[in-house]
Amino acid sequence: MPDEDYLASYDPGAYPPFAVTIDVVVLTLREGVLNVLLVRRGGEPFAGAWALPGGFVQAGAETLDEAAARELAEETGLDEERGLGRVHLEQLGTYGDPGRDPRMAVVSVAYLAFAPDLPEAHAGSDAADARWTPVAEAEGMELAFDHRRILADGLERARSKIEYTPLATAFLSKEFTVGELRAVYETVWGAELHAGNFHRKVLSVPGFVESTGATADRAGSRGGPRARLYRAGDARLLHPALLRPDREDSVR
Amino acid sequence: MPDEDYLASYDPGAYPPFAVTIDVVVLTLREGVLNVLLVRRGGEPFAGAWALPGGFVQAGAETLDEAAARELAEETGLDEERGLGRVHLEQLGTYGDPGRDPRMAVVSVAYLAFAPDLPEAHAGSDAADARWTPVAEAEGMELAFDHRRILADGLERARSKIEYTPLATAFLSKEFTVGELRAVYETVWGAELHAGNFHRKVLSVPGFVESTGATADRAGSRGGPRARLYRAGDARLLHPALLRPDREDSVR
DNA sequence: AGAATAGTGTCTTTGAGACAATATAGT
DNA sequence: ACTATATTGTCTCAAAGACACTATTCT
Repeated sequence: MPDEDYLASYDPGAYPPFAVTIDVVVLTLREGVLNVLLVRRGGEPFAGAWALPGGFVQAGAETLDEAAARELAEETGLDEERGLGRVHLEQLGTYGDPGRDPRMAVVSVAYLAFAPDLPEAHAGSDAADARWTPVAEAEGMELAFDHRRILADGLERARSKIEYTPLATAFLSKEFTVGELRAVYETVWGAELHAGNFHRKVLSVPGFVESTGATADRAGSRGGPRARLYRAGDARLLHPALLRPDREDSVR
Repeated sequence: MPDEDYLASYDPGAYPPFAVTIDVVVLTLREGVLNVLLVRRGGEPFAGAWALPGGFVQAGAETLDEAAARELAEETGLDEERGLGRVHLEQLGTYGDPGRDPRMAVVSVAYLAFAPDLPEAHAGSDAADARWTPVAEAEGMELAFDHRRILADGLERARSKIEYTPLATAFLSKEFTVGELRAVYETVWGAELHAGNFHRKVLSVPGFVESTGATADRAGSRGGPRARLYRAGDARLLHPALLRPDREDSVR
């Protein structure tokens, strides 16, 4: 065994250190369009470029989940009372290719968040600007670091996650109609769903939604009966799942 | 904005550094039992305790995936020619709770590997011993750091992954019978499957397996006809998926 | 009035799972 | 001979998806 290995196993400081950062793919629906939160970088590297919100993990002071929640709160301006508790936040993956940050070795732990419609973003800490960006637009942009790949991974995770979990409800307010829930699926998947079949399916999956007994005050802007209101049920997994239409193509 | 934040955004070195390690949950089937590779730690902390194989990432010199492959090769004694190419390796998650390593702030990127039956393990680099351990036994052991949780997460990922991907074949040699494939599912899920229905299902999923045209030289030790041989097909996802029997319980 | 939507009913096809049957090869 | 296994066949039920229909409420 090489000497360095032997030493390092007793002294991790013998290895060149890493910085550990958090980057968050925050998704929300605004006016029927899926948006991602982007910030404009104030400092080098990539000064002036758009990037995912994030920052350094405070060593020894917080868990990775806590760091992600902190970054999310800083950039969205939310706090515990004002809806942050209803945001879904999960770890997406970790990115550490050498050279991804020109300053030093940096490992970034990416998180994925689903949020209900949030107020306009405001730039926090080291960002020069922050704004909600339609994902179709963001996917075509040049982003800082390897954030383009992280965004792509986050979107694929989101599309897959709502298939077998009830997390599509995390994009909606506490009470919602089946039509609003269907709009979430249609927007995230980019596909039209059959209203009648979707309705029956959602109500048939145990624990997906539960009725509030109430009815919406108004119908949609283009008419129709007033829809019944539901809230998220107690299921953590959808069984049976709600699968994306026809993925035969992407299977090979 | 606090001064430290401002400085750190331009100088990541201003934050206390992390060490970044890799830990690998390597799963294999040995004599019909699911085994995980464990190593006995030579040095502090947790000297003498069993742990997942792993080590420090070499900053600036390798990607995380490369580091994981390197650790895997070191501990299993495999090289590219001898089957390492057939091992499935994927990122599992990242663990960075403060205090998980008493020496300093350490973030561990965990990987999950599916391997065909491998030769006996031999201790590499900083390990005092290495051995394949039945997972039922490993789950009950005290493991170093937070490796018990990482192992649990890896097992759940494995059980879930073979539902919708053809990766169960990664536990088998290049050519296998449907019965051997069924044994993988039964072992990983810990449930008996109906032989007839499983057989038809596997052959009906496009791209899951493809026939070699050949037949096994011998039948099983307890008789029966010689089974046909198959190899892994070109599908990356199983459609429709092969779901675990009855998870109604774990759904809430 | 006209158009769009919520919710329900019906029918067809696919797939999951229970069960049975037959042929084969090991001990 | 006896037993376990491979493979195929049949039947039932659940679920997905196509399509149709009614009632409701908006502009």
